[in-house]
Amino acid sequence: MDWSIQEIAKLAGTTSRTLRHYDDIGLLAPTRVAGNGYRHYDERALVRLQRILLLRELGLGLPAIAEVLEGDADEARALGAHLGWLRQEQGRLARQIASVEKTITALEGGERLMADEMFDGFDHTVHQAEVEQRWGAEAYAAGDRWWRGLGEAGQREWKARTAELSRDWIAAAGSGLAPDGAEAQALAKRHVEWLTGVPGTPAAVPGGDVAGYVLGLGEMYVADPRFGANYGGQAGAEFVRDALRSYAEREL
Amino acid sequence: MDWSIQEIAKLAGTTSRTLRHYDDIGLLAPTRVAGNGYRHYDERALVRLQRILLLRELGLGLPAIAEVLEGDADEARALGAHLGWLRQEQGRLARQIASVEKTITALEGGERLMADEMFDGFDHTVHQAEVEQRWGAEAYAAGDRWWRGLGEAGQREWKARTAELSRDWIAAAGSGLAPDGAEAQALAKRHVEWLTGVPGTPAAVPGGDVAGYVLGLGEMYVADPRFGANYGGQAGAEFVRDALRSYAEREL
DNA sequence: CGTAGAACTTGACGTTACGTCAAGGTCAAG
DNA sequence: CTTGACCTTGACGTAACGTCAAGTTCTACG
Repeated sequence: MDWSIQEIAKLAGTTSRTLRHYDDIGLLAPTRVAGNGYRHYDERALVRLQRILLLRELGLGLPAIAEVLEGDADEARALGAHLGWLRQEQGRLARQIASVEKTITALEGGERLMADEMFDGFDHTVHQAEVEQRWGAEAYAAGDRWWRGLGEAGQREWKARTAELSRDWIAAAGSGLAPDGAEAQALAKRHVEWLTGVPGTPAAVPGGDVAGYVLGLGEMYVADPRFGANYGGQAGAEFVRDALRSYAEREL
Repeated sequence: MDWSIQEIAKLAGTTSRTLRHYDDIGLLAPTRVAGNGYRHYDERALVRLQRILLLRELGLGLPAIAEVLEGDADEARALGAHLGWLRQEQGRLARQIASVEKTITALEGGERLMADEMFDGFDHTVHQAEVEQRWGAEAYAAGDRWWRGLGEAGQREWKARTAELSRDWIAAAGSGLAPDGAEAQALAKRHVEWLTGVPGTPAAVPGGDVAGYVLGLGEMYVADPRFGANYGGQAGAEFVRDALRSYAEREL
């Protein structure tokens, strides 16, 4: 009913500094300020805070969030406008990626590719520097150790499992099944279980945001051509995405 | 041989403030500082500045650019690492987009869609707020005026032309043609010419960066499922992208 | 009751790459 | 000498807090 700043921060999964900031900018004032200056919050404040954090996770700016919460702006309209900016950003990134790829290709004919074993089920047509940047150098090293630790037989098994999953996805996508049908959903389940074996993914971390991760993973398979290539081209990636989305919404 | 700060700024297409900033952080010192404090640059400085701006357009940070220019870092490695971060960002965006779409769908069953005519060849399964955010409200209005100005017959013609282009792309992608073959390249040429008719694109603006835009446009067709849908699904989008890339590199 | 440690407070700087005034010197032309 | 055009340094603002720093208050313990 009456929480201190740290208590409500933990309840909502944020920090006390953030709460002070929201107080400063007038986004969320404490319910009550005691004589000693300590901030206190009640459950109404908690609800408001949770809405703020939800919208923030969607990428909205604090001023936009304030407008929505004050009723000055329609939530759906604000999100729709935000969606436009998100897609615009994605386009800008796609443009930069194309240019950077072109530049790298021009600089060197594609040397220094990743170590020839794949590290987590992708292909090896990628630069090691890129991998290290993407997952961090220690993550790469950890994944490398994990991979080596599997041993010869384990690596064969892992590759087989990965390839099998990939084959089954391609087959399912090609046979006109519904992404939310039983067979595709079984595949999605297998996919998520497979992810649990990949170090560094939220699915491998207890308490990780599996649903959100899986939800976005499908979008990434569609967005990044190299991922989609493992699922029978972009057409297959679309199928995988739809199946994963359906699965995530139902089961996770 | 010896330019003032404004002169070199115009030559390189940037501002004097930027040059002062690069001087401040030690990225690009003027060749000579006159007794009155005025900065002067020679052609070696111009070359360095142009390399800086090139790398900056690829999205590298100024510290990373400095390392590359000082020879402390391999350019290809730096770009490869940067590519990893770019893809990571794209994934994050894809995740957010998925979440925002889900939230909007949950909020309202998909009402307030865009006006039923399409404004630039896409479909109308998109919110108006999104369009306005993406291209700006005036751009939307301008496009709207342009569209209305076409008149009944003009709109029919435009739609036919758009649909024809789309059909031809789908047919070409489906018939196993090579993206860099003559037929696909002819399509790419038509595509770029078609873009010239769309207000707001660099292709419609004299002096716009057509090559870069077209290069990235293909990536966007692949990245954004709704674009790809106009080209026979993501598989078709891949083909369009490859054809456009080939065309842009050869002709633009 | 004194005190250590935990929790709280209000500043204030750092982060990215400059844009944008502000206040004031310098230079060429008339 | 005056009027602009061009130059200088200095400093604030940007998004959303993280991270000290210095000082105050609460709680538990001997």
